[in-house]
Amino acid sequence: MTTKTKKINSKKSQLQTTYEPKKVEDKIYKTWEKSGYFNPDKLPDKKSRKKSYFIPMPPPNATGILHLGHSLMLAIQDAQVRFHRMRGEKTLWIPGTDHASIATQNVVEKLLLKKGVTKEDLGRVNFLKEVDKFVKDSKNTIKTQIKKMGSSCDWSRERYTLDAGMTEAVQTIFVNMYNDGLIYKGWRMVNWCPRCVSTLADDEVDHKEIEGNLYYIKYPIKDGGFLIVATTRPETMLGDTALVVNPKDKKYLDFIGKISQVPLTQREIPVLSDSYVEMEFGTGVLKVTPGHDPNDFALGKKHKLDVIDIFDDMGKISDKASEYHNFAKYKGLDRFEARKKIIDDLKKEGSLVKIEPHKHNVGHCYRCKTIIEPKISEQWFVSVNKKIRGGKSLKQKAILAVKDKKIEIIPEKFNKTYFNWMNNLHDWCISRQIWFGHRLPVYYCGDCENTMVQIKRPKQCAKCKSKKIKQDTSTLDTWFSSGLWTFSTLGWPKKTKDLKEFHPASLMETGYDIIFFWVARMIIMSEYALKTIPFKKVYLHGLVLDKKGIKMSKSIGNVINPLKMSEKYGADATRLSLIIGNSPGNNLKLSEEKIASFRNFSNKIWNISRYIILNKKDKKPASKKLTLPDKWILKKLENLTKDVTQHYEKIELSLAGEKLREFIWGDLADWYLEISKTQEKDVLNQVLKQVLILSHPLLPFLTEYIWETAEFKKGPKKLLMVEPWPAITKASKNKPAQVEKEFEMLKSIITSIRNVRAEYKIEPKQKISAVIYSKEEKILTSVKPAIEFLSGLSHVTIKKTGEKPENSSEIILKKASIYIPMGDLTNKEKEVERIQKELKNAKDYKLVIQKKLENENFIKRAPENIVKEEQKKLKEQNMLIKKLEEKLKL
RNA sequence: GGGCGAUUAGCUCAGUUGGAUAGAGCGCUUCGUUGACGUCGAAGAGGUCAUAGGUUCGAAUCCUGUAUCGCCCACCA
Repeated sequence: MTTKTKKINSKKSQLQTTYEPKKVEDKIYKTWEKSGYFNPDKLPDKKSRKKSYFIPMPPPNATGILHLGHSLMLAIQDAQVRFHRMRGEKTLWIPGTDHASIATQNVVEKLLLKKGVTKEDLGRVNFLKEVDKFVKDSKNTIKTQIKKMGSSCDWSRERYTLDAGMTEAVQTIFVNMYNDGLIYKGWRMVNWCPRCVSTLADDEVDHKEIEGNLYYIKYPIKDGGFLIVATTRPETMLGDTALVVNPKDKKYLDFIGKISQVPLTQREIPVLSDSYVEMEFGTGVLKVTPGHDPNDFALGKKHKLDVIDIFDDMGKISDKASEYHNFAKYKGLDRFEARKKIIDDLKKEGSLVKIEPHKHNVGHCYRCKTIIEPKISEQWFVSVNKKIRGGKSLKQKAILAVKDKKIEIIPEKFNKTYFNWMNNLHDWCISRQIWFGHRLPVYYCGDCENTMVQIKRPKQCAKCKSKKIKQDTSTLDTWFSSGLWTFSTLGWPKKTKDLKEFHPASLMETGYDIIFFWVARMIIMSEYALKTIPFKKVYLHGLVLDKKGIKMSKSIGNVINPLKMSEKYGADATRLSLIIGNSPGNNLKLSEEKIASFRNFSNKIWNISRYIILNKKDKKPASKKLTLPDKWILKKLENLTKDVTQHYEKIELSLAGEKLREFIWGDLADWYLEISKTQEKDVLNQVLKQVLILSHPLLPFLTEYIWETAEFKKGPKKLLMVEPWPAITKASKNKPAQVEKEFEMLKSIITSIRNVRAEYKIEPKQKISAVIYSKEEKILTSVKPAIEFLSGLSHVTIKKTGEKPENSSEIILKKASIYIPMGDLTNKEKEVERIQKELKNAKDYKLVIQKKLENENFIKRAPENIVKEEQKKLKEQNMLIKKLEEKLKL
């Protein structure tokens, strides 16, 4: 063994043949963190970083474990952040968590219930302590998970929607909006969740079709006769305050103005007329329950009807109403128990005419799936229609931001969705009866009931000087605080340096499912607070589904855990599997096999690098001495750089990833690296270096690890994550195209020889020889060893022209004829069959071209260059056919 | 009820402003222990681009209708 091989072998023992992400990822992440480069203030070459780039990370809910949707978001954002950082921009990515009031409170409530404790047992203060404890834990879990994915976010700026700064921001904007008359308190019909015991915003209600019944109930009329009413919710009859018919409905003309009695309670209600009533639906008679239906509420208002609230906050028949309105026997019953009981009683009384099955849409709480109860309640609202600065409402400002293209939504199709929703936007109910969240900065005087809206708790009533001050018990909708995320994370309401430097954000990347909840709210809030857009671009990703396209859920058992996948296949492979084959706004079907296939890819990159590192011998050729393959791979690399850069710019990460894979696996590994084995010198090192840079945004761990192993750079700024992005060169177009053509010829020679080998089942071990006649003799001779090596030839003879060797298989290419002496293997029949197949192919293709050229209009109207190209193709095809036919004659 | 989108190989998807015989990955078939890699390599099979029309010299790509699927929004009791 020579000294040289010994040296290689010792190095080799350090370089495993398989890449083991588990062993390197945590270490690499720590190196990054230690460098401080996640923080834009600590980036190298600070002075030259003029442009700033900012992404506020959508804060995951503080409820715990991250899922693949989060991994997807992290992968996309990290790729963007790394790309912009390497491009020399002052790049900031702020991480954080959202307190997610209802969601988190529900989770903690459930946990406590397992121990048999209710939140009421604990009381508000102690319950909140429990929540805080829970949140602290899950925040840490989240942080660890974000790091595991390789996210290069600035932890020194980490935020939480309930931290002191955020709270200040929330209170400030609340007070300002109140003073501007944009926030008001009022009695409205709201969506009430009896399980959460709280209001919900309109968009927090999921409408689902359920199989219900239509109950036909007889309402007696005082002067005799009766009306039959159809309803899906018989229990609400306890709160009926009128019957209404359509004035055009001849059947009921005589009843208008009469008095009816509500069955079971005998309460008297009028029979009115209103064109709102559909004559075709049910019996054409509508019972009006203004307390428990938004339409009935509107109708009730119009006809000045009483409102009877029959339920308490938990959705049970209320004590007060039941006694006052004569239905005490239902007191305390739950909504659905009451329904059963009432149906029974109606049957007994003979008032129930019939029951028909009926499908209808019912609102459900988006958090706990409980059926929503419309309810009249005094709540706080943000007015979206009140005109403010510039005579425009918040709604109008938010619409204009997108209409005027100040904000670009990717993919574009969501523009329509956005406008559609915005145009139909009603005032936003922002108060919740949840304990966990931002308390409203609203105080009441215990004596004179004066309302004071201010950040600090008043010491005494501003009016009557009373010291009995109570704070409003409601908390704010979670989205109210997350709506401020783009600027509250930067220190607003303080006029910070960060705010000046980074707002509006460069990109908001989030799921399309929260475009209304969040994206729209951020636009509204930023337009109000900062008079500007919150971000320049919105990129909306889709949902991550299982292999079959079904949503992942614990109950189905089809959940893929991103951490387990990263553990098993590497964070880089997991990231790639989420990015490649995915496009904005579309859902992604993911399987473990897909992740595994990208593990294979990272291993391939590792082994390519391993080979290059172990064979690194300072053997870069002088630029004048570049071989055809050298020039070709460099040209390919140049194209790749241009394409990939553009794809990153346009956030077309899937395309960037595919281009990289194509180059690395196809061009580099399968062709150039193999050919380099036949060359004294090569450009492998230089190509690898640039490939690592280009791939870093997508595969940060692996590329950084190889960068370090290959010792591409030494010194303090040696990390790949801050390596400058390569410039896109403007090379002349003609010459490189020539290089590509020549290399394509080389490839087709090699491929066709391999082809013949496969057809004749020539063992790879068995070396054969070949003769090539080509006008390109010179260039082919220059790559002779490559041809021999890659097609398994013992020897190849290359000449301009010559005799056809005896007993040989013949391959006719456009620019070369190849003869492989077959000796014993000669098989005339097979040879004829093969050539005939080729001939048929060639003729079919010729026909296609001919058809085009025979079309007069094509010649007349198609652009000249296209016509010329077709003519050239026809010529080539004719020659090929001629050669093949000649061969058949022999 | 209104709106949006999809339909390309067995599966998952690419396919820029219309321009070669429509591509990739996975899967499948055959072959292979070449000193980077079997988490690999070579060769191959596989598609009337949902459907019917239209525009065009030329359509997977643009327009219209139809079918199927999906999503979002919506106050018919």
